[in-house]
Amino acid sequence: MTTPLRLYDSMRRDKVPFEPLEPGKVGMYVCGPTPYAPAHIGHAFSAISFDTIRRSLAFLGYDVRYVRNVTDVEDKIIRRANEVGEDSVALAARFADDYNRDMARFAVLPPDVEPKVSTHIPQIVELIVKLVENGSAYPVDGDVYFAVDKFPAYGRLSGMTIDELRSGASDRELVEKQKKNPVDFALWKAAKPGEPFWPSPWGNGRPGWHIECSAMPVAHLGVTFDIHGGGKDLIFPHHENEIAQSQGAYGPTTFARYWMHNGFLNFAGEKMSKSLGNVFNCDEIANAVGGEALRFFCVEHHYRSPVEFDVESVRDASNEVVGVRFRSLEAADRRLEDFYKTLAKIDAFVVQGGDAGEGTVLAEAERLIPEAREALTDDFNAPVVMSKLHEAKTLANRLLDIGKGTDKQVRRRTLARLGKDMRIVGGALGILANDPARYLADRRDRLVRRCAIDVARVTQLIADRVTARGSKDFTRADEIRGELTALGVELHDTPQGTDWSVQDVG
RNA sequence: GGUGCCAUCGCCAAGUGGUAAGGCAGUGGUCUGCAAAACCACCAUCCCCAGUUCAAAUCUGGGUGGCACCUCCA
Repeated sequence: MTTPLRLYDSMRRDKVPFEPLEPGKVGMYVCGPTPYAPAHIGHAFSAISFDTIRRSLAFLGYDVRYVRNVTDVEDKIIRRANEVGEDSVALAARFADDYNRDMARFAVLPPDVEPKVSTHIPQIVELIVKLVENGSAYPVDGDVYFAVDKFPAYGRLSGMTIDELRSGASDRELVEKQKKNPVDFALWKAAKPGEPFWPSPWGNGRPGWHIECSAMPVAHLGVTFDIHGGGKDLIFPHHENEIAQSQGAYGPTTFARYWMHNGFLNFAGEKMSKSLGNVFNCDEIANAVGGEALRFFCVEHHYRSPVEFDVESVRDASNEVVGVRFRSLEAADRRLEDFYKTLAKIDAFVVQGGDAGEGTVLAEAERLIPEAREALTDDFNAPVVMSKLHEAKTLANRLLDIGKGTDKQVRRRTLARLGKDMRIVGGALGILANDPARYLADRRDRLVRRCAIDVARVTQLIADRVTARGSKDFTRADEIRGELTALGVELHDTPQGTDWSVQDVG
């Protein structure tokens, strides 16, 4: 049982009904990393976008086969490998492992298949042979180029004509003389000294960029498959070329049936660039605010929207940049904390009350899952799902606060239901899967570190205050609270005792 | 220069023809020894101009202001 859905298809430039090749099943290919350096936030943003789509499809009842490639044969990798004297495929494998480890911190699920270029050379060569044989491609001195003129539909995805592209290309004098047409692109590159190579009918060489993403989906999903995804920046030339290569070989109705592209992450103020020294690695972000905060931030936005990302440089007295603050992620983490606080309270309440048995729950609590389903069927509208989660959280807190007027068992069942359903819906977005106590403890540890809180001193002051309050010495108690406030610590008196948190006001 | 996208409350952000989701912040209140948390209440007519329509944030034209791609940058 799957729920019908509509999604925005970049090719048709409109939301269209999604009809998978096989009912109930989705074959999905997403362009993965070209690993030659640690993954940065942009990589994470893309991976999270499509992981959310994948999870949402599963939530809607689809059986998803998710293929995300690793492009491990590529110019930048080879250059980097030569710089450090390492085998390029090995270097890529190392960074690909790092990438997957980083993505796991953002709750990105491992793909079902993670094909690499280096292990798909025969399939790539086979595809190029087919293109040469049918006249779509031509070899020149050990290189092989795709003849764009032979593919009239070229430019359809990016909305450009071959002529427009040709003028753009010659303007910048990127004409490589052996090409018949400046917009033609390489399928196979003859081996150069210091580069990895594989044998081929055209001599030793290696695949060009693009061809792997035509060969590998076919190998793992078939000649025609449902969804192809990637960042907006990949529309041209990467995806345009993939279409030309694949349909040039297999025919006009083959390859991806739906094209999905996620919006880009933009940096307010300074752009992310290596020269400015402000590339933000996944590792750095996950350590600073926790991986789930970034995930939460991502799903608060629609996957197709461009997102502004605030990064604030921290400067010392001499105006030297000594660090960065991810304000928007810190704020997202605060919102996320509210969910875990509520979940913690629900869990405690449910455990304490025992099994409330089967029976009715408040109607309001039954809405969350259907509403989430409805939102996700409309082009994966995660922000609307988030609004429903907020409403569920408020309902739960209301029930926790005032139980009066509600049947005791119904109240308990409703809260249990909310705790369960919030996690199910959160699962569709890749959030709320952690143990609340664990999350809350981790978060406090992060803040303690960021604000350099002396925990031993805090504990001592709180103990002193407990004593003061015990003897109704409220003046002294408030005095101590004043001291703690000055340290950046906030107190929470509860029937179970006094807890504390770090004042997180930016 | 070419192509495409966007402009919604102080901030973030949904909403593609039927009369503005949600969050943060703010204000008032409940609770509390006082607080904090939580809860309750309040809090926008959608960049500008012109048009289409019974009806537009949503469609068309123009303007202004942002952004992206055309450079193997996710």
